[in-house]
Amino acid sequence: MSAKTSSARPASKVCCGTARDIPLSERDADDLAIVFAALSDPVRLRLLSLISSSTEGEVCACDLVPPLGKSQPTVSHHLKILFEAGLVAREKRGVWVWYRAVPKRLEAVASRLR
Amino acid sequence: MSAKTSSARPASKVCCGTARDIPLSERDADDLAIVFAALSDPVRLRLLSLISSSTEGEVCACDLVPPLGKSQPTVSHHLKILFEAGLVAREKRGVWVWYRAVPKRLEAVASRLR
DNA sequence: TCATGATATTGATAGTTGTCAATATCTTGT
DNA sequence: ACAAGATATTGACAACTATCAATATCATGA
Repeated sequence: MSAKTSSARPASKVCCGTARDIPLSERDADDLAIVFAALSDPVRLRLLSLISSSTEGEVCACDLVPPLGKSQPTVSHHLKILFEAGLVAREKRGVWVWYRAVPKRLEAVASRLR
Repeated sequence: MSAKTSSARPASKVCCGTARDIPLSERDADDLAIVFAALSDPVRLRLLSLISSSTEGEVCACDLVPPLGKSQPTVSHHLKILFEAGLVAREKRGVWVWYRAVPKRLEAVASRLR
């Protein structure tokens, strides 16, 4: 029960250190997980999509509430999470807050998936 | 309080329909969210990294438990989530189960981030 | 068949998260 | 200063999740 069968040889003691690179530090994993967690909610994905696909490149928060069918506080909460994950930027102009996507951030995340 | 200030004109009634494409259906958002949820845990990211970076292209589950510092049931649970999200494939050979990454799936997810 | 070891499942628990109603904060027009 | 409206915060609650110990399942060698 220690080594090879027909096809291969597992045995913890034998095949340790088969990884090519240092895989992913605990810290890096924690950081990455936060971004993916921000992307792991349907409402936030739709928010991000609405923002990214806007012709003007930015969207007023007031226009993000109606299409989602969620309360204003809920949308505000989700926007905050996207913001803190660096996925969107925001700018307050007068009473309104404008959100825009951060393509660089999205690109960086995508590249981590190979 | 309905329209433009210096910089722009929000007013829900005025600027509706500024989206370029149909943004992201509720169903698509749900599906995508599941994949990102699978990627939103540090342990799973490290698992995926360990599997992806292995020289042989596949890793025995028995070799995935020690480096993570988690119990065997916990690792098994995380592997199941990765599997169900389509991010890894598995093959049972004898007593052992071998895991390999699914690059196509990773690529597909990455492309959704533009 | 039996004992052994690898992996999966179950059950329980603590911590996290999405949601909304209520409320607070902040900005502008009057 | 005040009223109105946009956004954020708070508090509460239900649903979900990560984790482990215990246990079950399954394949192999003796």
